Amino acid sequence: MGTSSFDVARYIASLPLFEEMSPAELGRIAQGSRIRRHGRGDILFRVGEPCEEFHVTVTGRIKLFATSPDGQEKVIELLGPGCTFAEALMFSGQPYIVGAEALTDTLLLSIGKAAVVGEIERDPKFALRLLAGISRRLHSLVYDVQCYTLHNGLRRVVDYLLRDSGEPDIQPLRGRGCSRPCAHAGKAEAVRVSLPVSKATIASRLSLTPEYFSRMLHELEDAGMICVDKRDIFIPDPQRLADYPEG
Amino acid sequence: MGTSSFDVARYIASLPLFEEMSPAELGRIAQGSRIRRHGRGDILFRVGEPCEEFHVTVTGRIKLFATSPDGQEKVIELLGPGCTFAEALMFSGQPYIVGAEALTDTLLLSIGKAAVVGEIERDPKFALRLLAGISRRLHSLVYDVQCYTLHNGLRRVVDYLLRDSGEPDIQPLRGRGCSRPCAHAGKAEAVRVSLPVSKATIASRLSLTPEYFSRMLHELEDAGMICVDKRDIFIPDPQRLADYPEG
DNA sequence: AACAGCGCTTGATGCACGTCAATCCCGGGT
DNA sequence: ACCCGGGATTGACGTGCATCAAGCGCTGTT
Repeated sequence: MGTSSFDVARYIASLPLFEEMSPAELGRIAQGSRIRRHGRGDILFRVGEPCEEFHVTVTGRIKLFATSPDGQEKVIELLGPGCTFAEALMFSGQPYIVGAEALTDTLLLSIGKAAVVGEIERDPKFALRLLAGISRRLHSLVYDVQCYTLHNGLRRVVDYLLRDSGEPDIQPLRGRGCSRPCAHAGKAEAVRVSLPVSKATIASRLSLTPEYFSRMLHELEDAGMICVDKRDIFIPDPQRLADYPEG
Repeated sequence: MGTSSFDVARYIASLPLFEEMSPAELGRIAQGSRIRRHGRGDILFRVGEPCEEFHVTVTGRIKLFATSPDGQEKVIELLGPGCTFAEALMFSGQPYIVGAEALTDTLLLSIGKAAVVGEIERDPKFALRLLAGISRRLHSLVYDVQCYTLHNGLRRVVDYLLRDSGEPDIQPLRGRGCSRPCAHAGKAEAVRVSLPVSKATIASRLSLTPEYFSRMLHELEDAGMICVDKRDIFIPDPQRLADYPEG
């Protein structure tokens, strides 16, 4: 649909997924995409709806969430600028299995299945990049399962502060082979991280209640491991935090 | 390495992933693969080892597991005959993030990365089938996360009996669009399922202790929802079980 | 037949975490 | 300045599940 106010081809050229693509290829992808604006609280899609495209968060924050039969909600993933999602859904041909909601005002780019499939047939390297991207996604989910099942609440909070802090899932991974684990651990220098969304949302992402999350932050603060000021958290010694409560 | 006792090309032709492939293509894949025999308890690979191939369980049962720093273990996935695994690892170029152990004597086929990448460049349809396969994997992981985080232990057991029962992850999915959910739910007829591995292993897969898993089975039996005889479980009314404890 | 060993069960007890409810804090609209 | 509402904190209490420790019943071994 090529939109007027936003140069899609130029934007996607900056994403790792589309790197090395020729202007002609980028143009075809842009043709098969559409861009939309959403306000905070808007539902981008619901579970059960068919999925014929995947999405890129251009600006804003988005949460993917599941809802249990009795109505309670669990955040599966938090997404920030540059993040892509639902690629996997598109390829498996199933309807959405999670819902998506804009946590802030959001600019969303959606790329149609036909354009992607067409490009795969033209360029095997593109297929490999897609495979690599989805594979990383799968890894981080495996990592999440490990955290949920064999770390307790306090450790999950510590891990979050050390790994997922700053921008959520910021897409341009700095180095392959080190997909996610421990952006800050091992560093001797102090860091300041800023929670990208409300504490209740992060608590849900970590499978904790807001109350318990609050208590864990407080415990870390009492122990002198962190300083909390609203959404800003100061970590004087990441290594010591990583070793808590042993160190 | 084409082995004498086993016709690799013929075997993989029966897997959905390689369907519609020409004999020449199958031959090239078979060239790039190797087959091994493992005894019960053998470690197939450990976390941290580099991954240059993906695997197919020809016969036997395998578990993928994570180990926490303090030594306790959690089963991530159970695999039976026909299941493929570690495709994603191979593509993301990272070392193994889980370990694998044979739960029974096992015949394992491992297909090298080079052969797969070569075939992707030749046949875009193959790339699409790979993408679809990995995507289904990702979905079932999302499903797992949902179970762990918003169902309690009893419900996870019920879900397992209704969905994952019988062969674990039996690969030839009968119909797309219905990847996993509820193989038996909705059926009026009684079913008999047989646990593919020890109860302790299944308990770990469900993130429960063997003790608690045992108690949950006992509770379901007391309620008349199931009959347990060693590893055989009889479910007179799957629908009623699905609604437990409301029905 | 006796024994060993493993998979599984059963009971008693404890803790991590959730629930419920009250308060507090802070930014925004009129 | 006022009130308002949503996010966050705090405390008292309850519970789902783990832990620890015996026991039990197989199957295989000598």
